[in-house]
Parts: sequence; structure tokens; C-alpha cells
Amino acid sequence: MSTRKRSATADEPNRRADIVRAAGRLFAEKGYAATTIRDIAKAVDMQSGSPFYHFKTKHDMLRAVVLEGIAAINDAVIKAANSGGTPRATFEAMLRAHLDQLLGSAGRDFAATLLHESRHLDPEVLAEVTALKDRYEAMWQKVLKDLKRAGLIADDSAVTRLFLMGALNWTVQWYRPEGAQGIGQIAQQLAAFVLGKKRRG
Amino acid sequence: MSTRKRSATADEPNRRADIVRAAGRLFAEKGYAATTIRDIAKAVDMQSGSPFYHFKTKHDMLRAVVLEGIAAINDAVIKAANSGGTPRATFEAMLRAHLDQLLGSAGRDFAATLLHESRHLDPEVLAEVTALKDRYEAMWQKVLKDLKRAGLIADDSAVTRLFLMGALNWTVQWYRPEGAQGIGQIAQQLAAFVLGKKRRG
DNA sequence: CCTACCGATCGGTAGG
DNA sequence: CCTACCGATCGGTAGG
Repeated sequence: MSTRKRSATADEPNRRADIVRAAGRLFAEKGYAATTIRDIAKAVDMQSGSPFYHFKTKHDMLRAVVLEGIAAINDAVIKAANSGGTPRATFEAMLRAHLDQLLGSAGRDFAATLLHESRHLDPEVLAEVTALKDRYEAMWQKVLKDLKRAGLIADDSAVTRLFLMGALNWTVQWYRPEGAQGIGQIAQQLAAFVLGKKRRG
Repeated sequence: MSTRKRSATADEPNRRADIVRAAGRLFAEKGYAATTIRDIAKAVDMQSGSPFYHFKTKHDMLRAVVLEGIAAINDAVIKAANSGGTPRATFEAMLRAHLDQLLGSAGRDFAATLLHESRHLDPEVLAEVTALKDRYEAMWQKVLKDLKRAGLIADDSAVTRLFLMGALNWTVQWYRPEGAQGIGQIAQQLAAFVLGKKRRG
């Protein structure tokens, strides 16, 4: 909104951001290795050599996409974690925030690239991403601890957290925006699944 | 064991099977698109053109790997599903069988390729795989129904099945053979997670 | 950001 | 199953 750094106006579109968005969509769709620089250039109406004016290598594009993905998820879930309700309400808000990023149109390509293409990152960048992911997952470990303390779950071990991450992240494989299930519904059903309460209807 | 078809003897090694195994390992490790025919040929000590004596295209190699993966998982879990104990015992046996295929040395490369590289299949083969997967998942839907009827879970909907598949299949992302958790332990913990019972220790 | 290009590598094949 | 090869395509760059 305000002008920090050098803000992009309507007449001065941010071509770098365009490239990151297009790369995210293509990486999510076809995979990093199967996506060519020419695919990305065409998607943003450039010639095949031009993306290299904005990024030094294809790996740097992957890095930008993956870091944007993890930052978006992290920010959204931090906000939910600090929303200050009961442990159960906090947990549900976190599930919703994570799923919004994974499945919503704003972030799903970044998230899918993060989940499926991270193995193509350079080792140093992978270490960077792993560190961010560890911090992120510690947030979930904490809410599990609170849920156990409140008597809502039986086990708050690391394995429980990993099962939960699996149920969450696997939604990318089956969720369809046009389907019967909304994102909020899925979050509620997952909360019920983990907390072992019956739902109505 | 017996000689159906034309069995491979020690003097007549099955080079086709060697290629499928090597391709599975490389596809699991680097991804389908990033694996070259030359990688596969080198892994089985052939020249770069020779794999095409056994397979018409690289896609056919992917097909062989993926179908071997799904067949192995399907066979193992069918056996567990028919082991004839209580619903809980059957469920635990199925979890164990699925995880053995995903994480054990015999099948993990095929399974990882199935889980992560299926998008590179030709449309017809993808449809074939999807049909097999639907049949496979129906088996899980059935045991969930039995568990609900026995009062062990609250919800046996399709979404519950998908959460369970997520927890199961995500183990590929974090399980390490040399780690503290054994496969059998993980199966037990997942059963406890889903059935909501406390474990000892 | 475009033009024009380069060296490397890729999947696949003919002929034996 | 090897030898020798082909056309296509790839990531990336020099120069403007």
C-alpha cells in the first residue's frame, strides 16, 4: 500500500513477480525439471533469453517460488496461532490457515512447488528451507502440546505431528476447488478427525 | 519358484527386471524428468541405446515401475485385509502392509515413483493407474466402515479415508530406515492416532 | 529486455 | 545388445 522500497505502479508492472508467479504455476503443473525457461518466458510474453535478466539461473527461480511458498504459509499460520482462543479454536484456525495457503488460488502453486519440487534445490537453499520448515513445524508441535494438556488428544509426540502434516499436505492430491468440500469444511473435518469428536450431519 | 513362463536362471539374468529396478531407484531419487536413459543404462552396465531393446520408450519404463508399485501394495494389503481377525486387527495389519511396501527396501522405490511421478504418465496409462488406485482405496473405505460399525471410529466418510491416506503416504517424506521408529511401530502409532486410544510407553 | 547464438545433452534409431 | 549417429531441445550468454 504505502511506498516502501520502490513500489510498482500500474505503468511499471513488476516483471520479476510475474516470472515467479508463472514459474510457480508451471513448476506445480509439470514439475521443475520438465518446465523449460522457454515455457516460463512464453507465459509472461518474453523472449526465451529474457528471464535471465531477472534471475541468474533456473534454480534461482525455483528458490524464489519455494521461499515465497513457505513464507506465505508461515505468516498465515503464525497469525492463526496467535489469535488467542482456546487450544481447540487455535488449532482449527491453524488448520484453516494452512489449508487456505495449500488449496486457495493465491498460494497453491507456490505451496505445491514447495511440497513436490524441493529436491531440486541447491543444497544450501535446501538447508535454508529445511530450517524454515523446522521452525514452522515447531509451531504445530506446540499446539499439540496445548491440546494434550487440555485433554483433547492422547498423544502429542513428533510422530503425531507428522501424521497430521501428512493428512494436511495430502489434501493437495485430492482437493478440487469445484468439488463439494469447501476449504473450511475440510479444516473442520480434520479437526474432528484428530480430536475424535463426532460432527453433525 | 516354479517355472511359469520362461523363468530366468542364474546364467540368464533378467535384464528387463534389472532395468525396471534401476529406473525405479533413479525415478524415486531424482524424478522422472531429471533421469536420463543414460543414467539408467549406466546403472545396469549397458550402452546408452540398449535399454530401448527392452522398452520402446522412457514412458514405458515409467509405466512398468508404477504398475509394479501399485501391484505390490495392492497384493500386500489384500492379504492383510483377508487375514480374518477383528476389525481393529485387520486395520492394523493393513496399515503395516501398506507401510512395508512404502518404506521397506523391496518396494519403496516403486512406491515413491507411484506417489510422485504419476503425473508424467501418458493419459491412457494414468487412467489405468487411477482405476487400480480406486479399487485399492475402496478396500480402505470398507475397513473404515467395519471400524465404525464396531464403534471404534466416529466417521467413516471418504474424507476420513483421504486423511488416513495422507498420514500413511506422507511417511515417505520423513521415515528413515536408520531412525528410532521401526515400520511396525509407526503402524501401531497410526492405528492409535486414528482409533484414539492411548498407547503405553 | 531482444537478437542471435553456443555447447551440451537428450530420447530415440538404423544397422549389425 | 553395441556402435554410431541424428534432429531436437535445453540452459545460458554476448552484445546491443
